Amino acid sequence: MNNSALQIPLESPGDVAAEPLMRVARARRLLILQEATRLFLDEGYGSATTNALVARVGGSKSTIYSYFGNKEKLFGAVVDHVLAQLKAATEDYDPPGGDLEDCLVDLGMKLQTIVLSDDHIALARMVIGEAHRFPEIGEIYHEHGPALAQRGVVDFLLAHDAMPGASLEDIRDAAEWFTGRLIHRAFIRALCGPGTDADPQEPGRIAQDAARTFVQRFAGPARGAAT
Amino acid sequence: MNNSALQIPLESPGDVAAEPLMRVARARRLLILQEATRLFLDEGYGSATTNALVARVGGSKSTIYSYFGNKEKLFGAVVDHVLAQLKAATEDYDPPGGDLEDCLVDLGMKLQTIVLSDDHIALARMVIGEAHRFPEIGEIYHEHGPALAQRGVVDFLLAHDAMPGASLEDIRDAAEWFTGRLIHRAFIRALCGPGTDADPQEPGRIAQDAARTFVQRFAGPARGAAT
DNA sequence: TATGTACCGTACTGTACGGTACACTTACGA
DNA sequence: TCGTAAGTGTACCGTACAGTACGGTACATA
Repeated sequence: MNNSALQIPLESPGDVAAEPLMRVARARRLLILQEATRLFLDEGYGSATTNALVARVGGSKSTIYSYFGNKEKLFGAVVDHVLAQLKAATEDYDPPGGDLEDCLVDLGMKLQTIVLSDDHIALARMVIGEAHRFPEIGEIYHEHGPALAQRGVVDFLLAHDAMPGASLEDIRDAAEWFTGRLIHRAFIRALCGPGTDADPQEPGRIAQDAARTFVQRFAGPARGAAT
Repeated sequence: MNNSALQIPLESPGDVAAEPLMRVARARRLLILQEATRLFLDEGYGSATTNALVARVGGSKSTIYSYFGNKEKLFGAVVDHVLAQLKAATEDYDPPGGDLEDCLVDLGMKLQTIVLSDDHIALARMVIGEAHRFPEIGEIYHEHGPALAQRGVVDFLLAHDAMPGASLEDIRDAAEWFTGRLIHRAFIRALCGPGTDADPQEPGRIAQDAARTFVQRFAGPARGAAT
């Protein structure tokens, strides 16, 4: 799918020269982290070598090790870093006006854009592939990725009073219907590889279907259990 | 898509002793494949070493290399092997009688059981983690795993005439709703790690919800586009 | 001018692992 | 009983890689 939702500005070094060493050090550390992020996302944990990182960053391995200790800790820092960027991308989300369906379409597009971004796919692949070796990183990712997104949808439904009278559990279930329909197929597809380049209309179509169907069949005053 | 390098005869050893060398060779090959499968699923591709495989199988590395050539080809054979087993598990599926909702509950349980089985999760993790290095294995997995399951649900809906009058596209969309709701959250959760051991009632609850809601809101004669 | 900090460059160590070589053994069939 | 094919056991090779050692540089502060 597309990409670049997540390029890496994040605290530009600023005019470094004026300030003393500490500042320089921070900038150096940040640069290492950024390059490590790109490297890990491009190559995966196992294939990303510390020498390759040196080649990207310039400088020497000693510096990298003085900052991060070892490769595993560097990996942890990278995962944190990417998750923070993803989170930042969601936090300035400003839902549009309009009726519920329009809002859901917008939310759906936003969710797809983030979840299917190249960077997120690469991160998810890496984390999943290493979940056996780094179980706690799997937990962190899940909590700050999928679980967070799920809660976000629930909050959205609550904030829009999309299902008046429904219990919290029903709303949670409805949110799972919504995200499942929105994301599941394309996400798994993306995790498995680039695949045949899909219809660029697809995300829009799915967001529309998810929103319309949701409004028709889930939203509104609670229906009785009977058909 | 069925890949060249990855064919496996896959036949049970039979009564080996009676027959000459050829049979013994096949049995040997199968044993290696089975142990390799367990090893890869337990350790992941990168961490599974050929020496560890020798330690499990007994015998020598030479034999393994004479059968499989190298580690990558062995990996391919293992993926095929596991997929064949998963496929076999689906093929003798015999949907129960009863009304549509009961059938959907049963299908839902079956799907969850297979998709969330330890072996499948381990396979998916491995494939996803190595999708970067072995893109075609990612394709094979996707085609014989998720995509196959999706088509299975569509076929099921067609066979049960669950959505009379609906277009094929509508049925496909409905199938995505169904599998998304059924699988998405738990599958992602499982891929990320064992997590807090979930409510053992959960799969049943979700299958019930998926089936009931599906019947109420998707199945039956096509509804007009209007609310 | 002296000192401490951040960083550089490079050579090196230790080790793990995929893969190979090769001599030896076993079991069958003619 | 001999030839042959399958399999064994072990030692070994080449290489890739994480991590370390260490001498040197640039620069800011005191």
